[in-house]
Amino acid sequence: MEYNFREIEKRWQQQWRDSGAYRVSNESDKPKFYVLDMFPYPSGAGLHVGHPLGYIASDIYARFKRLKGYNVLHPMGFDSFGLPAEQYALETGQHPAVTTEKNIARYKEQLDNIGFCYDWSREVRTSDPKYYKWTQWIFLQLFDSWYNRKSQKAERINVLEGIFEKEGNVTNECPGDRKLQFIAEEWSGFDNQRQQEILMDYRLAFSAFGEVNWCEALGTVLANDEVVNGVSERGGHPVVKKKMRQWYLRITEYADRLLQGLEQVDFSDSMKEMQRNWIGKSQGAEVRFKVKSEKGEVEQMVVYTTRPDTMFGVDFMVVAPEHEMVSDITSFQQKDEISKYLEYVKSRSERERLAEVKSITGAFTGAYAINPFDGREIPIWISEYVLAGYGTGAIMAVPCGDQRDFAFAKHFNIPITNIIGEAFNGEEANPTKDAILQNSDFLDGMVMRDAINVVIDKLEEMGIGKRQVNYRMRDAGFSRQRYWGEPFPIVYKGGVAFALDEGHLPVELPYVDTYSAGPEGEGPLANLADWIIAPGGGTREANTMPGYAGSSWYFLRYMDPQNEQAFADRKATDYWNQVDLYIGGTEHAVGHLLYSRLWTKVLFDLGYIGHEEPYKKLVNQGMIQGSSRFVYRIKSSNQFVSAGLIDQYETDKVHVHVGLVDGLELDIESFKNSRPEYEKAEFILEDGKYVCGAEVEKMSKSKYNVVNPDEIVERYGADTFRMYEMFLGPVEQSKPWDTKGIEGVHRFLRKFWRLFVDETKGLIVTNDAATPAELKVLHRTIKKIEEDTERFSFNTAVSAFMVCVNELNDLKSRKKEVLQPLLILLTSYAPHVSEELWKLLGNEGSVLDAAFPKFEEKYLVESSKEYPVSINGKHRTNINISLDAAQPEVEQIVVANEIVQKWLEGKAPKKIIFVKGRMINVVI
RNA sequence: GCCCGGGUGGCGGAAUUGGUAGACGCAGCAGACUCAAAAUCUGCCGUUCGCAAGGAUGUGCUGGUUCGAUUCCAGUCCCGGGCACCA
Repeated sequence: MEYNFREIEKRWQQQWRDSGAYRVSNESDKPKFYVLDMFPYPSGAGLHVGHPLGYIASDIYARFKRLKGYNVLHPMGFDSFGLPAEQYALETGQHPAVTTEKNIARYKEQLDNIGFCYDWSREVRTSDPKYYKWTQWIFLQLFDSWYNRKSQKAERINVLEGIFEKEGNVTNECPGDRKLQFIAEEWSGFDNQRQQEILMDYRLAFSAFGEVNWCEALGTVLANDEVVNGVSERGGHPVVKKKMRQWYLRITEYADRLLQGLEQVDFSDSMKEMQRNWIGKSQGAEVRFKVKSEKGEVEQMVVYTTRPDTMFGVDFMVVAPEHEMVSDITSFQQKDEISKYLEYVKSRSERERLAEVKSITGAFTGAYAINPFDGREIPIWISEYVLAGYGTGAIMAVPCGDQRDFAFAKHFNIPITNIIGEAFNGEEANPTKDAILQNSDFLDGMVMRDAINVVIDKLEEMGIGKRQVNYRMRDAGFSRQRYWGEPFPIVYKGGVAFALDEGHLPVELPYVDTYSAGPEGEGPLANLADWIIAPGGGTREANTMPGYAGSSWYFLRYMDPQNEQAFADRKATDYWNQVDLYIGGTEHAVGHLLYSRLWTKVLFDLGYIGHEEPYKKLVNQGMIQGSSRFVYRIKSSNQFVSAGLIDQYETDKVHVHVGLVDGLELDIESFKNSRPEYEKAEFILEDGKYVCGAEVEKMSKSKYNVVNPDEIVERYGADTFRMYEMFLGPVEQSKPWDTKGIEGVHRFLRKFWRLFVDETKGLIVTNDAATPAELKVLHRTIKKIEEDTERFSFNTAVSAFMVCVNELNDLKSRKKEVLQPLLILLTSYAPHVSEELWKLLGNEGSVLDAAFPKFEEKYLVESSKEYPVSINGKHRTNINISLDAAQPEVEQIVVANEIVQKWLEGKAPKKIIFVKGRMINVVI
């Protein structure tokens, strides 16, 4: 009986499906454990060998927890709305619903092939109306809420209306318009439209006319994180600013809580750091300066600074070119220069502005700000290095402390005031906070760090400034001018957006057969005349929600996926609670993770769920890179020369499909048949072989280095594939794929099989009692597998299995007492072969529900140790000494040792260092 | 430029608390079995000197701390990732 993995794996996969072995119940006496994978977007290309890395890791962990007695939720689903399907529809005319369905079927087939323990009865698809009904419903909760800064949480909008009726907005600053102020009487006096406009400026989901990243080529608006260096992340198309009516999520109100929440979760430091950077919290002050200008129309300007301690070092002001005060303060003399500069700024695309960060440009307005402390007149400039959207759009420039300000001052010959004495060398700015202030009036002699608060206190006392926290993060754009996404449950009447009644959900995505943009650049839905008019009157929102809408809450739906009364029953969300382990790639570091953390916090604030951080622990899997192969064609010929000989010729390096190469050796016949132009190719060989070049690159179709898991599973089996992916290295790390290396793991499984089964004799396991040596091997392995699995060190766990099997082979061990527990250990890594052998051993029930073996220290206790002995720190020999031996006894034994004697050359050792159970070092 | 990771054999990687560097596997070399091949098994396998015994050297580089450093500290170079006029 040989190890027929193909037959075994197919049979057990079928059996597990039929018996519902992976069904999970929401009712259980066992402790719960929730293991989640970032669900995939089902692309047309299917899975390559890099995709399942994280899925295998989470699957092993989920199975491990099940063996350890947990009720484990381990679901899978599909992020099935999104751009690529629509792009594909544009190109081929096939409806996204059709291609998506097809792709999902393919994905599921590929996933099942690898033997994952997903409870498919809980599958979710974001494009399913039964699912997106609740995406729309949550959107309505966001729409119906505002963030109460005093209670630090989301509250219903009608609470806010109540407050307005009593006291206006005097104690609740408007996040959408900071200048807006009204009292109760004024509120009652506003007409409904005005009231709705004001409420919109508070809502957590709100619409506004905003500058958005418009990508003409993709015909859509992109989120900030989808724009890289001024071009679209996908496709690299140019992106420009465009004013459009958009939906946004007021994530900025949650900036602080999103920041604080990071303290409670177990994410990698780099992941947390990325989120912190994205949020970009800074503390400082807003300072109002009096303005002296010809027209006298502007009395004050407001700047934001993190360094109020440098108030006496301010040599000029810079205002963003877009700032509204620019035209009001520009002097007659400077008018031409300013308008020339504004024209220049306008002519530059976002892309250029980002690309040329080094060049210094700007223009003087002719106006001055007055330093409130010493009355100095400070020239006001405009320059594109100050951004309209951050802080107040105006800065106070301190050239001795800020490098950009310094460069600007040098470039325009603005005199520089030094307030930090020797700390400033005149060559470059010094941003220190530790220097002693000079030339700073009442701050002289103070350390800058300490002066910050002194100045803010003074500003507040004088009534010309205040402490201010700023965030780099912007509110999240939530509209896409696209078809294949969730429709908004919103109807406009008289220009006012109204939420649809819950009873009207879901707003189903209507069928279309063309995908071109609407008349005003809105989504294709705008073209559906009979859909766009809502039944009760009014116009529907024609845009759709972005990709992250559905993925912001899917982990909750898995808990109760068929519920038609709620997104999930509170009992279910309370039972499953947080995701205990979330595995996925780093590419979602800021986008998805931040948005889903936001949604969770809002649902928590509104009382729908009992926890406010969705993911307790996050593990980021690394990428599996492709290992590309190259052939070398002699220039302008059809001759190919083996890699070792290319120095002798002028060659072009050409990618060759990895499937045509065994290790490095090219399969010449297959190569010739692969393409017509290679049919007549000639080869210059070395040692009778054609050796290819190799390089590690990203796995991609264009590089001909994509390896399909189906092929690997067909050749070696799912168990081998799973273990090999883990064996490659630490999950978090990126590493190249090497098909050749898989044979080692495959050999291991065959060896493992042969511990139990002989090809001719069949099962050869005995019921004899195990020897101490065998038990030692077993328990060392139990300990190692348990510890390594628990800390996600799957590669070393696979090694431990190999070591164990090698040792049992040496011991010729065939005993059930040893082999059966070992089988259970292997179950989470190689479930199929484990189940097969489990049954062969005559066990009832499935190995999936076996109990994880208990490690017992007593089998590992040793009485002596082969101590490594070093002379002056260099390892020279080993001496076997009893573990009971104490220092004096050990010293005696060591000094008497022949090899130690030789190194001592008759001298007495200066010192003998003895670490019990570890090592001995003789110092001469 | 700033912020995170990371540099260990031909390759993927191991060394969990400062204590035998290179576990495990791939590739390679030698051999056994076989008519042959596959499969399987055995041995060798960082570099270097040496017939060997045994030395020397070795975890990017330069120093430091220590009886002892891949591990800790300082500096430096390289690679990967993220952010980038954020006041």
